[in-house]
Amino acid sequence: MTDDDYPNTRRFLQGRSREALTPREKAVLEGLVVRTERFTGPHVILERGAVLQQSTILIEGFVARVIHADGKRHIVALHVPGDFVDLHAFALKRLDHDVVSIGTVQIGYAPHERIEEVLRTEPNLARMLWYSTLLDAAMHREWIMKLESLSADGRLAHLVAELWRRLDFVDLATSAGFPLPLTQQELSDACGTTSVHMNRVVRKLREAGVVDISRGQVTVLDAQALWTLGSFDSAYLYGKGPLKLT
Amino acid sequence: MTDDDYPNTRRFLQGRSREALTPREKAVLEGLVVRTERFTGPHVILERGAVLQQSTILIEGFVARVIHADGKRHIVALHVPGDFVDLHAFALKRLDHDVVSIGTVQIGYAPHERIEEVLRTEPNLARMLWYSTLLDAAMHREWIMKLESLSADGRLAHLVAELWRRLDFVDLATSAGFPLPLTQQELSDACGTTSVHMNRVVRKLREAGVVDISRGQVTVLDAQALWTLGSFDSAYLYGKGPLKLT
DNA sequence: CGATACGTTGATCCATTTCAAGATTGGTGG
DNA sequence: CCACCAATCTTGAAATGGATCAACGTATCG
Repeated sequence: MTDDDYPNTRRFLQGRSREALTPREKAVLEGLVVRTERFTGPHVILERGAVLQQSTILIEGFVARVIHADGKRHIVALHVPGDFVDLHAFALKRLDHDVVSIGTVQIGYAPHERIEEVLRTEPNLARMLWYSTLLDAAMHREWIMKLESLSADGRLAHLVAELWRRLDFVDLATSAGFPLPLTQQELSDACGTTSVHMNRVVRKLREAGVVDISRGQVTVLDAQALWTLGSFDSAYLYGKGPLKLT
Repeated sequence: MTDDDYPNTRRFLQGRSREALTPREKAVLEGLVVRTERFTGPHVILERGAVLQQSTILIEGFVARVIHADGKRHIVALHVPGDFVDLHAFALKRLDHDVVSIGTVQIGYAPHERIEEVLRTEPNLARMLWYSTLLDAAMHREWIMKLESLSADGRLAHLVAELWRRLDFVDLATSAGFPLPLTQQELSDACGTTSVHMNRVVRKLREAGVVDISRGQVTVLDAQALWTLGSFDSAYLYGKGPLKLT
């Protein structure tokens, strides 16, 4: 039984608590996904206020959670493969934000009736689903901290450091860096700056030899400097073990 | 059977989904709390990294969740009576932030073994516990939005508007305002500004006739102006019905 | 090959920080 | 009851990070 047997959910909590799942539980989890879909380019997958009958797991690519205020887009969370994007919609029913694809994505749909079933019959798995929403909240808190305390350089460094580590969990990063199809506009939406200023910050970090972000690719030039600049301590990601980074 | 029969938990999800609980479930919930405790003044109730055997519900007063970075305090969440402060510690085990009392507080402790029991035997209540952590996450997202998009005036207005509504849910606010024992330093820690600037912003909002914050009391002078300034739309609080505000 | 999105640059303006000092308040012990 | 202390609040002046406005360069793609 290898990971390939769980094509849609094999990255769920990978590097976190996935090891605590039995093969049977992994199979049940995989069985949650009844249908997958692909999107390319910026595409609103789910709209704020929508009442959902299913939740969405990200299989490939990146999606953002977006809140609109006074005509501006604000990215309040980013998701990497393996993340349940809107599991909270199961309990909250209404979405309080949009879900937007970034680049090419593949997502899977898990009908709420099946989740319901799992909650009833699979206490261990149910715990994991809850756990994954709590990890989201922990990341939210870290974003709040970073927005309250860091300048634009630090915010970008923190964002890159976080994504690097999260992608490392799911084997999508190397010690060199990782692919990231975010525009500078989107980076600025996630850091609370203007895109003009973000452009200067991106250049500054490149010229300072910290990190190079260009052509959809992040190249980490100096990991230590990146972490320092972003006040990054990965404890809040609740990962097991050190960076893998091949 | 009145609310007085649940002295420690009667405000849990009050104004949100509490009505969906049966009297029996309310009694089970109340039974989670084995011990209560009081603290006065700024006091660190729980420390980051602590491994907890119990979770904490706030019965009276205010507590803040605090993350320290480069020597500064950052408030990443505020809690009002009825909130489970660290239910996430049940699943995450380690706390990723401190929990600090503000003014005089009373808290109740719910041992994890009892929560475990509830998860096993009370599916409806279990759903509510999860739900309450999802509400926390929704508030986190709104804070991220406010920090990304609003200037200091707006951030303070948003904070006040949110607390006003949350305290209204639990019958601790009136149309005039509510008690709030936060210092300007703490207000600034929650809005990501310096205390010096917060002082000027507090005065500005008072002189503009929007809201008066002084001597531990918030007096709302112009609710509409407050909501506009803070881009406040309470949908993310998932409340039932309109403001009660007597 | 023109359209359209994305990235880059410069100049100006303003919100906020920083540093520094003083005023007010509440609480405590003599 | 007063004197004193520490925390909190207040104010001013100078420095700055980032926003804003406006233009131009450069990919990319039907």
